[in-house]
Amino acid sequence: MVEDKVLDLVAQRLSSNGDLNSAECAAVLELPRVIVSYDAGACIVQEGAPCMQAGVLVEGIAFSEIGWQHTRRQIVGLHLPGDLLDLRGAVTSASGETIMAATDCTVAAIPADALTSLLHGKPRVAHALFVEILSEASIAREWIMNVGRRSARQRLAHLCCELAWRSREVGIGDGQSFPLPLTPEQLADATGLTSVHVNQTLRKLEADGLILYRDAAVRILDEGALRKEAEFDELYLCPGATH
Amino acid sequence: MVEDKVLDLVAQRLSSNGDLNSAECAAVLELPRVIVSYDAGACIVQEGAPCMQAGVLVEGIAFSEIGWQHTRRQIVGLHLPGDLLDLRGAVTSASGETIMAATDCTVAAIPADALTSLLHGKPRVAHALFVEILSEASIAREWIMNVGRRSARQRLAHLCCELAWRSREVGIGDGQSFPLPLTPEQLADATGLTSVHVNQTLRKLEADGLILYRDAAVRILDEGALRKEAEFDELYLCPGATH
DNA sequence: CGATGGATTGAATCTAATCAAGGCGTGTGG
DNA sequence: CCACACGCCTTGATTAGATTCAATCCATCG
Repeated sequence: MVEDKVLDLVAQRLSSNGDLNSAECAAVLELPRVIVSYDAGACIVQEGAPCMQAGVLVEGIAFSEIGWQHTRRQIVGLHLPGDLLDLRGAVTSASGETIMAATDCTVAAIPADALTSLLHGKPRVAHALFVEILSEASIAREWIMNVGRRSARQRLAHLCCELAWRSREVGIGDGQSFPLPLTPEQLADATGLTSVHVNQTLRKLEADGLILYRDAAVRILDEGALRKEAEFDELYLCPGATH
Repeated sequence: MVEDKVLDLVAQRLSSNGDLNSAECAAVLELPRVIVSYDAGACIVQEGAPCMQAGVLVEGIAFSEIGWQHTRRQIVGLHLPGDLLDLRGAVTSASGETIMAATDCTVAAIPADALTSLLHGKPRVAHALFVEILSEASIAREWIMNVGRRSARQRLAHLCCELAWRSREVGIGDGQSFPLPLTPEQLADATGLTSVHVNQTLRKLEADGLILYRDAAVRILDEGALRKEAEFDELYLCPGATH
């Protein structure tokens, strides 16, 4: 990844959130940052740890989890390239979630004060960032719905639909396939199930010809049927859209 | 409620989020607004509807829900006095959740453009608002954990702990009691259970001497035991705190 | 006073968790 | 280079918790 390009995806995202002009885009692209690489399985942010920076996921896939004394954990979000990591850490000086690298990741770390002065100097960038956070919150609400009111089969189907959509948005995969580099246990922690049941359910989704799950990637075979099963409606992923 | 006092709680909240000076507080207090009353059961905000304003809950208790074609719904958040309602609606012109009044409510509606110009003119207020949204997001993540990884008993215990804490924060109830004006069915929709099971579980919590649930209010009898059962840790409710 | 709808309680069913065993891949050491 | 051990994925069988079904109670309202 060329050094100059690392913030392209965020700038693009914020720009589509808030319709930024070129000066505002430039301000985002010129944010000071430090590029950091993480191996798959590494911890990018530790829950509760003091923190003076925000991160931008440049390459790779990561996830956020919260836990209860290492005995139980819940994955509360997945991050694709272009996503902001741990804004809470930058804004409140302490992160509220642990962020782990699911694959090898490269992250652009942005000092909190640089972010703060950008927000103070460029209110429309702040507005775009608002939209970004609200978008994440919207996804979180849909996840509550997912684990609270859907069957195992629907939960996994919905997760597939969401990731297919988001992957397309950032240009990952070929449209019908997307990477899903999570172990069965991590999928279980994301959907509120057990790894055993995740396995059995994915097998059934395969047997029914809806998806193909191989080599840490999913190929969607019958998107219409999958969306219908999952009760998937992408509106929650498009906060900027005026419907 | 005296007209001048309606925004006191928000100003106080934002001030504690971002340490605002008196000019910034005043700017919040002087926001233009229209006071609107809603009967219990009324719809304050409709999911997907166009929307050009934010709301501040002044009195009463409300909740947010998302649904799937009226066949299934999930309550994704509870709102107490001082909470902001539907910021997403104000920022993106379309709300992503339905907000219903659980009791009679009075809401201060604030025009989106007034909010926007406040944010542009007073960056530290914008910062405080960031913290507020991130706090809501933190609660949402904890709710994912609740419905995804805890037993029925724990879910209800955790909800009680959260509401007891938040009620104290805004000066509702007497410290050990707080209003819980939700029907069994609504409690079920908030915890990802059925009304039948909610009833049976609440009875057991009562039989075990942890809580007393009468007349749309909960009295906590053994807070230590309840917190332990619920795995409750209030840190997620205190985003501003530096731990 | 009877009718209606939600709350409550108990019993049966089912989904998902837990328990248990086997397979596969990886990495290590002989 | 092969053998073995280890851990995790995978699959099947049993158990437990939550749902669904069904009946009754209670409050509200006409």
